[in-house]
Amino acid sequence: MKAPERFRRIQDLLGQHEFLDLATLARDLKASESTIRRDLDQLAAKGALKRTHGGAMAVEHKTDELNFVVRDTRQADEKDLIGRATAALVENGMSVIIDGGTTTYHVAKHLGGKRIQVITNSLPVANQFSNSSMVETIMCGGFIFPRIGVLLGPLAEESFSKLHADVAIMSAGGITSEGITNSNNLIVAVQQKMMAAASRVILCLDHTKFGRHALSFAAPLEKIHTVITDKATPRDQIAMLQKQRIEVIVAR
Amino acid sequence: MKAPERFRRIQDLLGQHEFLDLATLARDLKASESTIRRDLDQLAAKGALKRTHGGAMAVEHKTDELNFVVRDTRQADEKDLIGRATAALVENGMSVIIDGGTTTYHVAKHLGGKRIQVITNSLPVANQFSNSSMVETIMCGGFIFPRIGVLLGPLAEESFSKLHADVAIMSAGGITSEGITNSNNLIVAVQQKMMAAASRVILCLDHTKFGRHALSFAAPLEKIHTVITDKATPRDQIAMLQKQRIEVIVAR
DNA sequence: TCGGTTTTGGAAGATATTGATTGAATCTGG
DNA sequence: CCAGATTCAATCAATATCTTCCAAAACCGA
Repeated sequence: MKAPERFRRIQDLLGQHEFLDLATLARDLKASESTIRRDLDQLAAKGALKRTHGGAMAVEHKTDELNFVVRDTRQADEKDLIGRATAALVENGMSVIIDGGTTTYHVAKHLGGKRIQVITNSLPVANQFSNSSMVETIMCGGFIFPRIGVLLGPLAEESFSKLHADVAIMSAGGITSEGITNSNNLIVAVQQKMMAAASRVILCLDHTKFGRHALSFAAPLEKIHTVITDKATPRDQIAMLQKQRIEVIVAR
Repeated sequence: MKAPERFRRIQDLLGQHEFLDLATLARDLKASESTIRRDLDQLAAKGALKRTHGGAMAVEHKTDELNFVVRDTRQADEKDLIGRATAALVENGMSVIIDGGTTTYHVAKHLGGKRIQVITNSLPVANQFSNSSMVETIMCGGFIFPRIGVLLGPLAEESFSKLHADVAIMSAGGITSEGITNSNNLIVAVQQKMMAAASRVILCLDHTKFGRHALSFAAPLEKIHTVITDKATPRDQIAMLQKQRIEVIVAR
């Protein structure tokens, strides 16, 4: 059996069973465990499934930055790891700009105990800190972009023009060697102001964003200082970033 | 059975039974108690359940951090009536400024179906509309005042200076014949801008606010066009307002 | 067919997970 | 409040899985 057929069979099986076992797959598809392992890694890199120890599991599709589910304890593992790793870079006394989007929201969840100043355009992030006495939170103005709960428009852009922060914690809909992109012109406009307002730009991306183009160009890679990603990210993509003198941290 | 599958099974079981027993889980999932213990600890760390001695229990969903506003039970029935009566004054196509505070939050809850533009400095109000396609919501900027979840400071005041609305729906900490007052200078400063930005000012007050003074003076009665209150409000207070040519609506 | 590339299977060492064991902490019925 | 029972956290050895590497096999274009 050839690789493309194995891929198809694996994905078919995932439709029936939520969890797949490596040993079982190797037997059913009459291939070695090494081969199946490689297959699963490739499919995981494409986002068709999620790797687990000793197998794979089905992935919920809407991995998009635009689809916001606050209470998602099931699939949120990688993003949570990215959130934790990113939060570790933030020290007491810093002022931090936090972008809207699901990945950056996970960063906010891990910033709870720190004594910092947060500047954001994201409602979910702001809610996260709304009761905290440790974190002083500033929101920009703007109109609410539904679903993600992010503030956009001239009021938002203007707010960030007036502020300065130590770091900006950003996300994106896609990243390639040409730069980062996002799905919406208004979002991109605010993101540009955010990055311009910060001394250091940290970009949080899960592996599904690599090699993807979204509609609007947000920034070239030169603007990015650090990228935090998960361990399913292809190596060549990481190498590409490092060649651009970007610090890459793989959350595990 | 691999770890992620156990996680899923445990969470599914939690949907059916409120409490789970360690020994039973170990038997049903065919894993040792050590393993199950570790699983439960991890799930508890993610917030998916709560650990108990000898097992685990389901965790109650807290939908919103701003419980002071959202889960407020003081005079909840009266506030709800006031909210309904106030919302009835708002017509499609209007632009509406909504103040922070528990009473005005009840107004927002009744504005759901209308095609309007909302301008607010309140996080709970903004959350209310953040998924609505009917209501276009604009937030001012500012820093978050904890607990109430309201945006204050120069950024907030500036935002309202630039906007105009048909009505402002306001609340207050106290009202007397001298005017309305509130507990905080920063809140009052924003409220003044809000009222200045609107053609008509509607004030929502439950009966406990009448005859009370709070720290900061917000506005004289001349600035108010309409007061919505509940039926427990003393007659003389209502008469006093009417004498100032203020329209008074008693919600019932 | 030939030479080069890709895919595959397997082995060795590194990592991660599991189950059992221990003394300590916690609970429960009197 | 105590004593016995249960449950816990910490640790360790055993097992399972992963990563990395290499050589053999399969594939492919000329």
